[in-house]
Amino acid sequence: MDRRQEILQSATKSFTLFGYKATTIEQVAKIANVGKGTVYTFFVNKEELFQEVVLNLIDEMKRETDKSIDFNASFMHNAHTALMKMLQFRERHLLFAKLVEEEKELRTPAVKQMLLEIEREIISYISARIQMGIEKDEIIDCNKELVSYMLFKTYLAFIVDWQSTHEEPLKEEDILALFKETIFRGLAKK
Amino acid sequence: MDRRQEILQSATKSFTLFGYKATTIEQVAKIANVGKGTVYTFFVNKEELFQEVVLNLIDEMKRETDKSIDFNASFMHNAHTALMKMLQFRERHLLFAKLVEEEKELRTPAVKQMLLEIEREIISYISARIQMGIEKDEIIDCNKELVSYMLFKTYLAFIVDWQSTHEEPLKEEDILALFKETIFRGLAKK
DNA sequence: AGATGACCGAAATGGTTTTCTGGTCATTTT
DNA sequence: AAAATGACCAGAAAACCATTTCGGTCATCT
Repeated sequence: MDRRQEILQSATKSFTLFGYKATTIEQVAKIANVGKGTVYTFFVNKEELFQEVVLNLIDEMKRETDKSIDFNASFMHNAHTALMKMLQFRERHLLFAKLVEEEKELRTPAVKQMLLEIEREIISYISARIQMGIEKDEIIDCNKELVSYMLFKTYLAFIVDWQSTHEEPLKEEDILALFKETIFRGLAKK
Repeated sequence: MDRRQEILQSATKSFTLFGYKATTIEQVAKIANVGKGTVYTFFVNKEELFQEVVLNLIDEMKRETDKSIDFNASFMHNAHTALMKMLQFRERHLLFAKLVEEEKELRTPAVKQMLLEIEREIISYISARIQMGIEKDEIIDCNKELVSYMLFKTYLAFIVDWQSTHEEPLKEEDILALFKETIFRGLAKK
């Protein structure tokens, strides 16, 4: 495998395991079996390496989600499977969870910025799907900006916040059912 | 006014303005025009003074909300007015916003605990209202625990989080409309 | 020409001293 | 006598400084 890929992979591993700050370039280089300087021939600095790692993950999620969407099926059905997919991603989201935590306690600016980027990215993705639903006349003509924001925040609340007040994490089917019973049901036309 | 009230009022002002940690007992005493020792004849310690301040605010909110509820009107209508009331409380919620912030950056245990208390309190309040709606057969038989949690978190997201990514705060009517279009609409029976 | 690791300065860390503040209580005030 | 007070104390937080760590560079090596 080419060196760039090698480095990217090591970086992903390290960021996921230790977070942004606790990951050192030297560490990444060692895992990738290259010298420290080599990292800098492919990435201008730590921040951009980080960015690339995160962007890669987002892309993967988008691709996966897109793949699970059936453009002939109903909005409801697709929303269901997409959300399900997301939920099953939970472990993969470990990096995100790690970052959220790091941002909360270390206040690393690079992390905060990246987290905002992720938020923007995901919300715009959801927004586009909602737009399609509206155009297909399957859901009511709502403020898609706000609805996306709401879906995103609600999802996060259940995945991340819930644990901090409750012993055991929510079961996927419960989250799914709740979304269907409330927001999705409310959005459905008729 | 009696000294106890005086102190309570100064404390509220100070906590709201500066947060928990940055509020000193001496400061509170000075504003209330009493000696420091006097504070301790009415409240066992800083934490309990804080608790009383917060509990007062919650109580006030509950009373206000209850007052605005018409037990003969529909769930939808009441949910609307209650939410409206909450939104108009926004400035009063300054304390809560301040506390959320403080908890995020200072990790004050007393604050974290109080925040959880507030969450519990509010969610149980919402939960009770939903139960009523279910009993009156006005809304679907949902998981009231989860729905309350969702409503609470969504509300917070719009009131607190939104500002951090967007320039101007959301307009009350937009938030209201969104809740009606989505969650409330979804909950409504048929 | 591309890779490397010793090297540099800025930033983080840890340990020590100083300052601050919650809480007490002997004294004063009413 | 009962209530109020502020000087005082101990422990927590802040400020300070010495030392280490780590992102980034570049002269050297392959």
